[in-house]
Amino acid sequence: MCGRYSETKDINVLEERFDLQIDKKYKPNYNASPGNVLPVITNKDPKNLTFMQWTLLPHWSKERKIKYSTFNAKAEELTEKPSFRSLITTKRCLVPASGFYEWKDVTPEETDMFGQRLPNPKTKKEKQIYFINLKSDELFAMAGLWDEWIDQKTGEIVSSFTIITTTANELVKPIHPERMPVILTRETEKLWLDNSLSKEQLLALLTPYEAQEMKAKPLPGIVDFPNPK
DNA sequence: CCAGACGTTGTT
DNA sequence: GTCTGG
DNA sequence: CCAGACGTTGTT
DNA sequence: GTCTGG
Repeated sequence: MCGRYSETKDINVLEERFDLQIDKKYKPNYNASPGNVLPVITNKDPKNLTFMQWTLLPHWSKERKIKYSTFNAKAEELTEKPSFRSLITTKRCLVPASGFYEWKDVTPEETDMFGQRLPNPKTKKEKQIYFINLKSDELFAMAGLWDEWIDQKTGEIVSSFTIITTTANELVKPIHPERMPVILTRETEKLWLDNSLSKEQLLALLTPYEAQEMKAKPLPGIVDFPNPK
């Protein structure tokens, strides 16, 4: 899945990579989390960064808060889910990232008084965090959907987005066996924002990224990933 | 008809 | 255990 | 995704 | 908003 990512490149690198004019203040973020307001590039305004809350709030929601998990959307089920199905044709976005994080469950070694490894360790589960990105260390775009919710009392508009997931590729599987974010290539990211494509053409873009173009690195902790200068 | 759900991941 | 906030 | 909270009454 | 279950 994708529940934490980073965007640690300088504003100039981001502008050049995605051909943007950035007027709003933008800060690199090594710890982008669900609920945060983060920059995306929408099909509606592809030359600018748009800041939205990560966790999709459907336009028909009665409450300002959603009670179930919508920070990811399964690519295979997009067209069926009430929260997402209307968005594929009208509200797509790119989520710029320098990498994403996955936590691998680690069963700690436990030995008995003779130094023999116990088959069923009773110690608590531990997790090892990994930073996953492109071998080139370049920025990339994850595929997303967005929506707008209007507060009926105040008229305030809350914009939000979700990151689409697909099956884990060979690089991610050992860390996190099931899911990973959809990462687009420089070619398919243009198509994802293209309003002339059919729904079928768009859905065909949502495939796992080439594993050989990616790398993973264990980190001592999420805050230990170096910030840009 | 109305009421209620609407989601993802990984698991004991 | 389960929900909320970030 | 993880980390942290998870409660009440009456008051210094 | 729109579908499902009762």
